[in-house]
Amino acid sequence: MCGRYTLTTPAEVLHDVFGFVERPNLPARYNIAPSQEAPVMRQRRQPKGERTVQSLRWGLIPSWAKDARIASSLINARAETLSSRPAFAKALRQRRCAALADGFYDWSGEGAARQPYLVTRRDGAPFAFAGLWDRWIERRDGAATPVDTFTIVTTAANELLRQLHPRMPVILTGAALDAWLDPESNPVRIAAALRGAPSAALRYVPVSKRVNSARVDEPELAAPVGPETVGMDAGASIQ
DNA sequence: CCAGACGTTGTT
DNA sequence: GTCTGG
DNA sequence: CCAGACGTTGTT
DNA sequence: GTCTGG
Repeated sequence: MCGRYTLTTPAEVLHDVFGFVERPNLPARYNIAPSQEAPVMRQRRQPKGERTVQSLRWGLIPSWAKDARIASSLINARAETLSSRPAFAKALRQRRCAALADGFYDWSGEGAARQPYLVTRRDGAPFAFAGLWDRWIERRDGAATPVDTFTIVTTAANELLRQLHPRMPVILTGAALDAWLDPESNPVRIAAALRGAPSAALRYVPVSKRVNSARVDEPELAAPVGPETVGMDAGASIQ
């Protein structure tokens, strides 16, 4: 699945790759955790159809939620059931987004042996997770504040990542990303985008357990550790 | 009809 | 055990 | 995802 | 808001 991820690629590179209109200041992030804000792309309707990037809170709070507590259980959304889940169906039609990323963490094993791994593309290029967003109105002390939140779509893990975990985030690039973000896309094109992720190769390396604490965010988290840092690159593809 | 839920992952 | 915070 | 808290009354 | 259970 996807419960932590990285975004360390310089903002100017992300701007060139994904073509959003802003020139955001994006400090390198090595441990983006649920409940934190992270940069997410959305696309406006025609005629301009501009692609934008803003920081949203990770953990979906549907518009009808009475309070924010549901967010912690809606950090992921299963691709297989999006259209039939009340929390996701309308967002699937009207509020698709994509979270900027260049790596994500998976944990494998039990108890003391539980080990975190960092998954990246072999070519190091950034990518985007398929996501859904919603706007919730927080009412406190008589004030009403809009809060935009997002969730990351997951699917069955590919051959490589099944060694670690049965689920993985949906990674979108190129035409699949364009189709996912296009507000004019019909349900057929949307479904095709989720299946049509490109075959870019991934790799994973074991990393420090310091990543376990969501308060830690430092370059060391992305560095390989331990004796077995080679031989884990099986060349399997995304999805 | 109304009331009440609405989600994911893994089982540490 | 279960929920909240990061 | 993991880590850490988890409660009340009443105020030294 | 929308769906499920009763």
